[in-house]
Amino acid sequence: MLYPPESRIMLAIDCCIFGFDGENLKILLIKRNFEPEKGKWSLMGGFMRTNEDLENGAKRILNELTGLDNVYMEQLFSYGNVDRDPVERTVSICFFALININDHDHELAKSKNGYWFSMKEMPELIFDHGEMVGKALQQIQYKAALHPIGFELLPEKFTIPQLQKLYEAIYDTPLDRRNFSRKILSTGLLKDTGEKNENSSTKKAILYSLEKDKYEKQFNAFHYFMSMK
Amino acid sequence: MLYPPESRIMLAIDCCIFGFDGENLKILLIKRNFEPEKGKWSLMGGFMRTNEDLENGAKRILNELTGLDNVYMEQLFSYGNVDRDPVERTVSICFFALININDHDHELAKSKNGYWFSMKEMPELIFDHGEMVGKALQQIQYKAALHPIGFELLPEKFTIPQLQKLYEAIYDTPLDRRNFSRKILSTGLLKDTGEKNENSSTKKAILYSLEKDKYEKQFNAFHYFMSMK
DNA sequence: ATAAATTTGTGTCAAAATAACACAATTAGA
DNA sequence: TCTAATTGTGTTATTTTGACACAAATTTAT
Repeated sequence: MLYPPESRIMLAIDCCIFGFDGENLKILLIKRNFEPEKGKWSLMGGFMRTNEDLENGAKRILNELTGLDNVYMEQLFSYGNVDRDPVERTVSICFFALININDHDHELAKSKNGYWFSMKEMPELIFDHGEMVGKALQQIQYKAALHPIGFELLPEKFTIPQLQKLYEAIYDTPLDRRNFSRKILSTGLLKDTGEKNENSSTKKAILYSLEKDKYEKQFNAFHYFMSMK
Repeated sequence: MLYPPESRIMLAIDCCIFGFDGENLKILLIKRNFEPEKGKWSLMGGFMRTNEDLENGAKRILNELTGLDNVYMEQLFSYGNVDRDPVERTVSICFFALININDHDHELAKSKNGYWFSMKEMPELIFDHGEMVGKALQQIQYKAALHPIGFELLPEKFTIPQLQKLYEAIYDTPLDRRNFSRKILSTGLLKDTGEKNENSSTKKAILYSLEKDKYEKQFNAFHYFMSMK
């Protein structure tokens, strides 16, 4: 038994891939060398296969561009306006991923025409991909205020000033060093590694790592990393 | 030009419809008199049509069961595990709706086998519909803590004690009357209508309505209706 | 008619969190 | 060794929260 055939349609997956270079929040876009909209900028995407779950499809597409596995990903929203794709009716399920920008396969990304853009220098994107990025950023702002997802964008070991710059980039707002430090440390999620940041030009900052146990246990607790005023 | 045909699949829309009866948060479910899973409980759903946007499909399906238009709806999440539907691979886009429980077409709902359940007495649901309801409730808890969506579940004019009972139902926790009142009034969203609640048994409570202007302007601001501890 | 019980509205106060701010320590380089 | 930049930590006033008490309104029981 099958359902009647009339409503079968194309299903795509698109992926907002975010990284952080120490100063700016960045997004990985591709310059399309294929139709439709060849030559324009878009998110990495692809069609969903009939034999894979949604998350697996998203992971596959992320891996095709970055070579990465085991990355923080979240399903964001589905886009299905009748005329969003000029070729034919296509519904796209959008995911976002947070990766350590130094950790992916640069050659692979380059071979697929992938380039990183600061959020503020993002070019115009095809279809409704611009809308997707906007919603993804909003979702990250929501989530990062309450849950420790920012760490996904940093190396294993990081300093508090690095973390602060990340939060300032996410919210596009300056934060008070002292209050930020107090707040982050009060979560109890950071472990002093005993090491210091060697490539700092002046005073070397303490390198912290995540307390994995607490991180996983407390992930769904609220943390108030930002005051959300 | 069309895309290659291999990945066209069935697209469904399912709808978590929430209401509030003054004491409990409730959900509208249907007892299926059609296959598959005839005789079991499920969310209201249907297949997406090729000529409608996702939101319109969701509105259509909500309207089929309740007769309502202009209702607060949000797209929640898409479900697409390969084997979630035993008939054939189907991806379902889940929406949730918040309605005034007294305001819908009871006859219509009854004719479709629709029944209201308290969240705590909810029967087992088909497929992954139970998961959908769980996620919808979580999303409402998140959103209602920061944005004024609770009002969507109440009549035009409502009292603060009514609103408090709603929040207590959403979070399944008792709240302090005095602190709740202070917090809600401090948002500036409530307008004293000058009327009082006639069907109260003892002291009559002030009936408030929403300040429409402020409501719309401030909707995307954070309000902290709950402290989220 | 009066008292008792229930519900509503508002006020107080101590504790906690936040925002604004200052100073000392470390390091590279002049 | 002096300067400039950056990091770590402490202080204080203000705001917000959480816990709690009392007075007013209204129905029901006596």
